[in-house]
Amino acid sequence: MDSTAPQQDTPRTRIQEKNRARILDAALSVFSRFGYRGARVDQIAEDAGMSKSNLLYYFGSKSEIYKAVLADLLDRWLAPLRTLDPDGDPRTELAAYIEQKLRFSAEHPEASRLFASEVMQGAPMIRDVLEGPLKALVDEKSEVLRHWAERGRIRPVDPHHLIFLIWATTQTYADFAPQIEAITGTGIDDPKFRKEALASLTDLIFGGLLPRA
Amino acid sequence: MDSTAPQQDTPRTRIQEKNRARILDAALSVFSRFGYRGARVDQIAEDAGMSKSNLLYYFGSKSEIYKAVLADLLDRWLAPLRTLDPDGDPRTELAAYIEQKLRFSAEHPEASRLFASEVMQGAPMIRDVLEGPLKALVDEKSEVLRHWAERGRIRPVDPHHLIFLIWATTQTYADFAPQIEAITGTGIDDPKFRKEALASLTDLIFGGLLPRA
DNA sequence: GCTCGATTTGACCATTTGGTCAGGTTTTTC
DNA sequence: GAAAAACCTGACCAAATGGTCAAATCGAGC
Repeated sequence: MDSTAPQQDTPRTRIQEKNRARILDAALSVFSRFGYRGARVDQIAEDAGMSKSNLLYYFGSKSEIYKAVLADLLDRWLAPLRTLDPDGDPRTELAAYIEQKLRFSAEHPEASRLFASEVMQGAPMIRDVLEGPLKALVDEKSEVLRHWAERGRIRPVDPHHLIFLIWATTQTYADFAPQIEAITGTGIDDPKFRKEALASLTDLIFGGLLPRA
Repeated sequence: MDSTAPQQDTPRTRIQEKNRARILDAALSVFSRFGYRGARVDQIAEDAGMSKSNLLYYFGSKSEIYKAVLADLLDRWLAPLRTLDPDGDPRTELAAYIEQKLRFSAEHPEASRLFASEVMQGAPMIRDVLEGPLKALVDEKSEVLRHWAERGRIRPVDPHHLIFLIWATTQTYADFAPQIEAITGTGIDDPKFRKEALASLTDLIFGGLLPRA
């Protein structure tokens, strides 16, 4: 077999498994901080604790690392929406969705930022995923929301904009962390703050701002 | 006087004025797409229609251009919040604020993205602005919101999280434009879509999701 | 139309960057 | 325990990048 590079998606050996994981971790950290173009292969290698040459033995090029990291990412970013159950209670289901998205921001802020960075740069690498699987999933769940609205179980809001609002508000705690920390003195990594954020968010989304008559 | 570089903040001649403006425009475009590290001085120069040497005659270094662009930006990003009037009607005031922020996203998407990019990278250049003037302004306006809540004019929500929600939801239409376009087929630059977004957003923020009893 | 500073250019430079390669070392397999 | 495969390294390279500089050109005021 070609001894110069194990360019497979599935690791074959224990060392491959360990090192590919180390590289992907480091790459997520670096890409999320500097974007694709701003990231340096050297730095990823250093973060991963190996030589650049060795890194390039596992992933043949910078863009290959990037693609691998993004692929990992997309699944996890999308997953929570899949769990929205049409037969469940709207309030329970949506609260769970918000909670999951906020947890993602808290536990994987770097992934959140890398996703944001990729999209902000025009989503050159994941455009097809956005237009394909993501759109399909959103369309499907929009139907659920519309259905709930028809039955009077939620107010008749535009499903797309509701979804965008949930995405934006949950993601902001990861993506704009420095801004939020500058203002509040703490952030989403603080369990207390996270709890308050979740409570405020769900309260606002469900109850709105205006007093109930 | 030093004839090699006009490193002043205020342009002295008409040519300086025109060229500095052209450079800042181009820099905003390039920095917003690639972040600070990913941006290339060559590319800014090309976008501005001049040689790299000439660009560096006006701004001595890459970071100097970046700082100038950011300074321009911050004012405009902050301005809308300043207009929130404690003596006005909460609903009118907040609707106006939301409208202004959404307009900013629609009319200056590149500025929105550059701000996001800077904050996402840890806000290295504007941290002091966030912790100083921005925090002060937010604290001041949070008091207004709290005051309104005490009088029962809005529901008692956490002011910080309310502000974050407005920032996040309005900014998402600029920052995540490719994602939104992939799903809806259109975007915030389309006046019709913008109107719908504004209507949905204000409706959701004021009225919430749950049916009024 | 001359003069002097403002503007512009292109050649040039040191450093950084993504990537290659030949060969050495370790691990696995038989 | 040897052969083969997998793993790792350091030297190296071409291209790109941020920035300098001397000299050429332009343009406003006299």
